[in-house]
Amino acid sequence: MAMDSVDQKWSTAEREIMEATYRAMLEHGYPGLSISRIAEQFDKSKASIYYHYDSKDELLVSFLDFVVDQFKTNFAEEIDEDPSSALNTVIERLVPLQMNDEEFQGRIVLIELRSQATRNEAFREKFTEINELLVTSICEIIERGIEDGTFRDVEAARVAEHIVATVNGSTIDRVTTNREVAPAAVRLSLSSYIDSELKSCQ
Amino acid sequence: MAMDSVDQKWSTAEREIMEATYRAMLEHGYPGLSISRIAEQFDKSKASIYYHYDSKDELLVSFLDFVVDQFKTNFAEEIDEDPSSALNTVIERLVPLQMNDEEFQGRIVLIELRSQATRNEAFREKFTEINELLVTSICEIIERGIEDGTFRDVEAARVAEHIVATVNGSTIDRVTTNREVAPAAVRLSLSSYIDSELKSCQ
DNA sequence: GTCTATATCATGATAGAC
DNA sequence: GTCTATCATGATATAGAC
Repeated sequence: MAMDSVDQKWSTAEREIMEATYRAMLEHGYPGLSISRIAEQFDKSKASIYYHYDSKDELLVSFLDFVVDQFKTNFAEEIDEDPSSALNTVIERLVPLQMNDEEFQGRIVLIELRSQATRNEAFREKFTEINELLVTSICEIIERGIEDGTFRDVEAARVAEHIVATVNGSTIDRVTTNREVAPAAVRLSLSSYIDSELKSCQ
Repeated sequence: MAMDSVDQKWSTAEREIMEATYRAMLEHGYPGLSISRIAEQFDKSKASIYYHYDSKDELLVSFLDFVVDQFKTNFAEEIDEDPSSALNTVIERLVPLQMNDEEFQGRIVLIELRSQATRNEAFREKFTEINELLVTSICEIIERGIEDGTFRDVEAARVAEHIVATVNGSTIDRVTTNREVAPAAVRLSLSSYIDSELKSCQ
């Protein structure tokens, strides 16, 4: 299951196809994704894609895997020892105050794929995995903070669920509305929530 | 802009098409939505749809309007005078502890449409409108509660943003993952949040 | 307003040469 | 492994009868 590196999970050709798929999806969206449009995004033909993938469905499941792996890799980067700053880092990573184009586009792709999880069980399992990863990671940080006295003795799992829901809701807002102040407001209220919920009630 | 009743906004034929579109979308999803499949869902032909709508795009924008109107009508139902119970009602309405099939399917359709707001400006505006409506409504309740002394003197807009983000994140989770306990956990933590943030710090 | 029939195009997928 | 050429199907959209 766990691999040393992403490079061993996909061959060069497959990775090229995945990256072309990513670009095609950014340009045309999930409903507009077609084999021809993927082929347009790199230097090989439609038919070559079918050498590597039996069907469009199989390709899409692989693509989801590819995108989720990227997300996980990105999320798992060095997290501080100190529970309080670890939590800050995680939140800054999930709801950055400033987002560059690349990050923003990554969110768009994820949301579009996510909406397909409503009818596709393979997709659904992947997003269950993502949310579970987020909740578990945050939960562990909170538990560490409770142990070393940084945080109050709260129900860590419940607080983690809350944070993840808020973070996801904020992301959706940012990507599907023009409400430009909202993310900043949520960042503030999230800090306030963490303060009042986790720090001692002075 | 504001109409007495939904019945005046769409003719009978149009409403039939909208309802057929709704069923087709539930069955095939947004990417699988086609004029033929909409026509399959009622007793008229493909061509008759083109009598009422010039193009598929125009139909889809109308459909979004239709679905969003339903959502708003549903959300705007009688809300209590008392700020505290009004807030409870709103949250129970947005994140029900139990959801029947109809409610669940309504959420699926909204999420699928929402993911299209990432590339379609008309869609984006509609979802901006929805989120603004939710934030404004909740904000007003909180402000009323502050005035009559029910709630602490918090920054109402910020708390409202937080609640809406959390509610939306919880909905996404419910519709796109198999994490069946999560919504209940978020409901609990939302109540806890409202308690600690809005009620006096005893 | 609704029908049947049809034009035109893009899609997923395959065959067979190299 | 990759290509070109091709097939069958289903898409949007229109024409014209009723």
